[in-house]
Amino acid sequence: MATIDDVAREAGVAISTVSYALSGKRKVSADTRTRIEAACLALDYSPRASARALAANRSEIIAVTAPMHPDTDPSAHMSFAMEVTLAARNRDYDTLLLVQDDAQQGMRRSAATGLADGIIVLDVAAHDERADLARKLSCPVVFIGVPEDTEGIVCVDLDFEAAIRTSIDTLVDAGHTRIALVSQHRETLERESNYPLRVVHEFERYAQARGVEFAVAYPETDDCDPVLDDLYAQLPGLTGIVLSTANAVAQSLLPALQLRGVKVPHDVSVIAAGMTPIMSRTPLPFDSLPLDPRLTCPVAVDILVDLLEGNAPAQAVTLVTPIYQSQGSVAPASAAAQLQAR
Amino acid sequence: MATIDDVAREAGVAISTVSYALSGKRKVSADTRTRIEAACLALDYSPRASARALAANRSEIIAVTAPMHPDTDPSAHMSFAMEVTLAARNRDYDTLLLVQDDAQQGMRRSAATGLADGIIVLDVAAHDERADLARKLSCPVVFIGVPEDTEGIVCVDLDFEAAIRTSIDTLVDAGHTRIALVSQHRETLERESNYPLRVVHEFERYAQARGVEFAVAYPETDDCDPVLDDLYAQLPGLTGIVLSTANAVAQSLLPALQLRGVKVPHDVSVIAAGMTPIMSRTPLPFDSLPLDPRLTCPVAVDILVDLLEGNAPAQAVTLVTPIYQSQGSVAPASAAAQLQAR
DNA sequence: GAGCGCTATCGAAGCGCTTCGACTGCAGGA
DNA sequence: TCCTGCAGTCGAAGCGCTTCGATAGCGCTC
Repeated sequence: MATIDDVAREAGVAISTVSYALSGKRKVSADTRTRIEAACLALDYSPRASARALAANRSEIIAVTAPMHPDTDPSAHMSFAMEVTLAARNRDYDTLLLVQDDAQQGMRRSAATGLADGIIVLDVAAHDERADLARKLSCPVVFIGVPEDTEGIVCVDLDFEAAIRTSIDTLVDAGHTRIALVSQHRETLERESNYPLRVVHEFERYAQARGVEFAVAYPETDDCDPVLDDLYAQLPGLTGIVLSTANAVAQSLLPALQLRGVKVPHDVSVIAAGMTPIMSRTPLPFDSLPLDPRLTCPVAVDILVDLLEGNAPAQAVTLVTPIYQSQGSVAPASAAAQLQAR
Repeated sequence: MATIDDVAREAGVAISTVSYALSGKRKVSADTRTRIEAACLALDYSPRASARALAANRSEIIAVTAPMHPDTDPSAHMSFAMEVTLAARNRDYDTLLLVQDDAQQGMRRSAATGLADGIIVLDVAAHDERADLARKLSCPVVFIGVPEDTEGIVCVDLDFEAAIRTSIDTLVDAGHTRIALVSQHRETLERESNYPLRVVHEFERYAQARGVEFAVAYPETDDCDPVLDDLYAQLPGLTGIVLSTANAVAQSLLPALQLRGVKVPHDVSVIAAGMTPIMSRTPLPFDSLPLDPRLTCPVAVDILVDLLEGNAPAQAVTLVTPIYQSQGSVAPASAAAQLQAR
């Protein structure tokens, strides 16, 4: 357990010089730096986190609140926590995991005791209590997900509306003129962060703008079968499906289509927009614009770290543009289908 | 940001008195304590974690190394990390998440800088590099899982052998005399912590000891179908199956049995021994003796905290007895089946 | 009533770092 | 030659807590 004193003595310099050499906050001559580095190596020195934190008034730790609800998908949850941790390490921060039922208490505690310099909030709901708390807290907080009221809050999310537009564009450009959306469950529309609602609105608006016929279905269960009944009734001859729904629902789409003898992409083209892939399963065999934690988490961490370093965030809500992942589930509208559509 | 000085002034006592009142390490008169508590409340005081850590030389943080391999099940992973975190909070510790590829570096760093007081190691492999590292590290390390060489290492795991014995006992007591084990994939036997091998050995030993006929199958793929072919060939008329295999394999058992017209529990009784339930799926419909993180994690954390508080651990390897969860997949051996077994 | 042992409290010395202002040489300009 | 400025270094004052030893005040005993 060498201390900075030991290093200073070994290198024959003052403590402060060692500190400056290591932090780079003041210039140190090349010669001195070399001696200090050698001393550090010789003594196997590593600065005590607590001493550093006390003196500098920053812990270099980011807290991550990831409370589990009954309907949280643990695997998606884990990937978000992981990606935040990875991104944080890239910026020389560690991450503290707050998973308690009482996430609020964890946030308060880490802020009040200075345990963490900043907080990342995962799994944001529309009316998230943590939003109110964040406004009161003295330390910077960044949300991954957008609550209803974004006043005084910094958040990052996928640009779901862009995902919807790109999906429609892709289908329309492939010649599809009758396009359906499989939405989230109705109850999810209310409880979750407000994106599912925005998705539906944008779908309706943009489908209209592009001049295609459209329909929207709200699954009641995890089974796609009644959903397809509904959609085919609303929009006979549909050839394009946009999925923006629960993974379980999406999972059941292929079997339900098979039942009807409908083939992807031959008879219908499918795109999943703004869905989070489940790592433990074989990925959905559809083109997608996924809500990928690898997209949003690093952005959120960067914003948080910038805040910690005193830079004001560019904007309150940062939307990350989704990336199109091709899986061959989109094909040009067949003449037959187009015929049928008349 | 009130400090202990503020509290001392407000309460009209010395700083040290405040400290003792809050920590309880020395006696403080009831009257004084009341005044101090009032002052804390009035000033909304919470001690700075860094100052406390520096002075007391403990951070009250436990690091959790949970590196992801390609074949790690993220949801199981998450539940372990969560349970560790929950258990840690019960003991007034927070948890730092180490998920990097280079888990070793994370362990070194948190030990060397005093970031963490102790380390919990998850997802332990048979020849885990982290075992060697743990022996060198100055801070206590507890493994959840048992590596090949347990010399100088403290670990906690499910008592897989007990799970196997209980499974066999349960089946035998229900009258079954021909019992099969579906093991892990052969390759897993080598790579994973050594429990899958121990499971097979104990199965063979104890089945023999209980005087029943038995067979063991090693799946090649995630499909149970060839496994059943193999087992029925080895052991015609089998009426009991013990599962101690990958979740995907277990998932495929029911369909494979259905193909053969075999019903559970009517024709065959099934017990899953030492498997971790996947939270995101509908649980396996079998009686089980699960490797439940809620069992092992709190034990591991308790041992670690005891170590931190200077108590030597009772033993190097602590095995937690699994708890039998009934799902109605075990029934008395039917006369028909017994007949067939002759 | 002097001496004793207790109890409750105080004061001060760290813990190991960061950071500010001050200082020392030395080069270059006047 | 003197002064200025700058690069590089040093010393010391914290950061906010814990903890050790010392002390004051008290009721006892002999």
